[in-house]
Amino acid sequence: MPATARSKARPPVRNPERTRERILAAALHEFAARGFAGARVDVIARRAPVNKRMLYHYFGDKGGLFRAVLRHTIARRLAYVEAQSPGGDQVLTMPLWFKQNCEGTDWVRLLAWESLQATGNSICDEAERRRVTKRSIGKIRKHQAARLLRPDVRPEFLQLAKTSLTMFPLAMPQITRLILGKSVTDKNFQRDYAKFLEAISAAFRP
Amino acid sequence: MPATARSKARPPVRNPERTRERILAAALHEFAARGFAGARVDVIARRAPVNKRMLYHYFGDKGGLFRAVLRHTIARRLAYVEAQSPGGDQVLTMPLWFKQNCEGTDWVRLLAWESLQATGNSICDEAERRRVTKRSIGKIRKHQAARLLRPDVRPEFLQLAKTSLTMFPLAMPQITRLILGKSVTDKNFQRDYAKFLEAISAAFRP
DNA sequence: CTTCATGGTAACCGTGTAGTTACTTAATAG
DNA sequence: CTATTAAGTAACTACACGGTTACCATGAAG
Repeated sequence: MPATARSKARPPVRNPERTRERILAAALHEFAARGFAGARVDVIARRAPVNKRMLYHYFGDKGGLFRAVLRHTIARRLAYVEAQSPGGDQVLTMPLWFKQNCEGTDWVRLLAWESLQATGNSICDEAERRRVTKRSIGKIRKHQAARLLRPDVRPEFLQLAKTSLTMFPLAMPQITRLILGKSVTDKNFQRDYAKFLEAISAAFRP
Repeated sequence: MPATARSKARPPVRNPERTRERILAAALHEFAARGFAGARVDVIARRAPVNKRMLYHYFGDKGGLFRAVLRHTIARRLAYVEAQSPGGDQVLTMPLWFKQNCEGTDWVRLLAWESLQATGNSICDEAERRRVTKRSIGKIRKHQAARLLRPDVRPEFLQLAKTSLTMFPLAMPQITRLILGKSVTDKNFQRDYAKFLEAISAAFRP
């Protein structure tokens, strides 16, 4: 009966999928915390916990792992975004975006590291990301046509402003703390800032 | 007469001040481009150009150099900010702030790296920076009292929003490019975005 | 049972990089 | 002139860290 026990109750000793996931999760944590150059492969492996060799087995090298983490996280995020109520007003929901970013700080920080460290002009998964961005901007344009948003400014700038206001405080916690005296992890801050975003949304209405 | 020639026309062979400045300038460039972990001490030394040993002579170690660069740049920036017309309206001048940030991209990027990499809660030169921040917030409060700014939101949040909108696009050029399709160094973008900031300043008025 | 591809481990290695050593040369004071 | 201190150089080192070698284990296929 050991065979059945092994195959059913106890998860198999070999489990590639789980190992991959573990590595990705640990790597996301480390890269989000320290960036690519600051991250240590050994730390990721120890955190997984998984033998370092496996990391190279699955992802080639440190850069490959970083790209995989980026892709993985981006894919999850894009799916999440696309799943949102398609009719839901976009820019009017800055508080919502902000709250979502609060829950996925790793995502915000990873993006920030990527943007800062990016040399030249190559972005990971650029085509797909641009597609989703364009869709988002398209929605804004529709809202402008429907007079839900002020039509006298370019929708791209609205998108950029939305992104700035909902990401910056979380991406740069030290600067935020310097201004507010509070930590960005403080639930009071998160609630109050969301309310503030709600209040100044008026700027985007006609 | 060689003595007079040396002391007047030709700068002395030994020149500590110049060397220090050179190192700081080179280090600012490298740290702004690659962050602390990504920066290479040898690259800084070669760029100065100065013998690597001098770098340790003046600044102790890599961390000391980074802090010195930060302090130096912050000091210059704070002096610049304080020198600004004290009566000039603060928040209404988002376009101005943005343009100034456009000229000092290194400053913005350095700040971004610092904020991202900061572990825990220690900020370099925290006291002085907080002082200046408080002053800036105080100005906003005054403007609120004078009904130049809407008084129903906390001035700290206005400061944070101003900072987000004027720094984020420059600190994260890749994200900006993804949204706009243009490089942040594009003069057209800089002009148009400044106009946009002008337009949405209305959000902050009563 | 054997084979073979894949999942997994421990110990190791080469190199890039922060930091030093040992020394020379210039300025300055007594 | 001499002593002393600070500025400057080239060569070196220790070691952290990314990446590898050599090996074992598991399970599915024949």
